[in-house]
Amino acid sequence: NAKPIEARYITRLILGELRIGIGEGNIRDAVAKAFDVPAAAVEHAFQASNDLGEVAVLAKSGVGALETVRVELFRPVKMMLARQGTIAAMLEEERVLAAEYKYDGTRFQFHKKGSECRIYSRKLEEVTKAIPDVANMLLEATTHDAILDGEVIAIDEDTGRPLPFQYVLRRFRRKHDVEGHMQKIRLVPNIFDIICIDGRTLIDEPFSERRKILTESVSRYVAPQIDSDDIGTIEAFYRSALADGHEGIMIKSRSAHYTPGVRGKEWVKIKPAVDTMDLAVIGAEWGEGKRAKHFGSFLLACRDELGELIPLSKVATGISDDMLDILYEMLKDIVISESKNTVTFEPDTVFEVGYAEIQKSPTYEAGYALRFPRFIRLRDDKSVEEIETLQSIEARFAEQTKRLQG
DNA sequence: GATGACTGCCC
DNA sequence: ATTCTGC
DNA sequence: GCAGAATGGGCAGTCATC
Repeated sequence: NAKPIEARYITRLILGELRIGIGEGNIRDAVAKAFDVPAAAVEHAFQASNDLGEVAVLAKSGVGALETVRVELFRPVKMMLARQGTIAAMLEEERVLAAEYKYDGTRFQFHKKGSECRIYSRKLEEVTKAIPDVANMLLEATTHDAILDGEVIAIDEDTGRPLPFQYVLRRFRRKHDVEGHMQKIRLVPNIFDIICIDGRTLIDEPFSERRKILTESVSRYVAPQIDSDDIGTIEAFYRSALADGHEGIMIKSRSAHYTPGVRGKEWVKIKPAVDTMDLAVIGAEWGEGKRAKHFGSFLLACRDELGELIPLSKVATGISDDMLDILYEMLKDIVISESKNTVTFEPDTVFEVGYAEIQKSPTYEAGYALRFPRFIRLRDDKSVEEIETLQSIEARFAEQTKRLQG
């Protein structure tokens, strides 16, 4: 009996995507207003407890109650996040910076109390059983009760160098045959922060202080770090990170508190500029939401020795609304075939596409796929005869492997 | 029991 | 993850 | 500057179906 607009929200309610503009931020502000306490106090209590319901109850008793909230073991807090940025801009903000490797693995939060421990993923799911080897390594790394923050990577047994991210994925959330994969893929934790030690909450300590506590209380797997006020030194550190097969570096404010769930300017990631290649647009999928009535993503192909077009990746991000419109008008008339969600085009269009890395792909015919593909621009000046070839992609992959594997 | 579509989560 | 957009 | 909304590859897990 529901009217269309009602049906819409009933459906969203069931799907868990209400999208009515009331997210955590608004609830937090509402709690602050309802009980006449500062929003910052509510925010801080929420960051430490990760429980808005509990925060609301405490807020009712006033600011004093909110200030009693502590980070607790086995109640994970959200991870502090980083933004993209530059070393130069960061150095204008702060004279001395901390720099660490940026590991291409999976973030974790380790909680330990005595001989009991748990490991949580970025979404705060417990993954202890999937990576018991890592749990043991971390247990042995400190005698303290603590909450540690870090990144697990897979490493090559022989060379000790990092393996591609895909290897970590094969282990991180595994439930079956954990033992078997433990032998095949060696994981190593890298710890770069400490959130709690022996009952003491550290989120309001400056990073320099947390780092000091970390190095004093954890004996193994602590991520290397340098402090520097010199751009040349930090750039050299960045080059050494890449030379060692890492993704780049993180640069961090030494005075910053640990702010759970916040993607602030205190942590900045530095990665290589994107590479680019020209590929043919051979198909698309219909979009959803604000991309309804448009193509939402585009299937891309390279050429093989015979000139055949071989699917390699899709691309969807990096396209402005205007360009999305232009592309629709351009491509809608050269649709060759159409099935449920997809269309194929006469291959006549070339995109320049940016990417972070070439990956081995089990899904694409090319045997490779692009990691983090993004639309750069339409190459109306190029024909499909001039696009990237499978051979040149293999060459790029070999070059990349040489760089990563030394 | 094998295969494939789909989901959720890692980046 | 990246990117764009409206506020 | 921020939050929200589009979307990428790829992995394990789940469930329906052959």
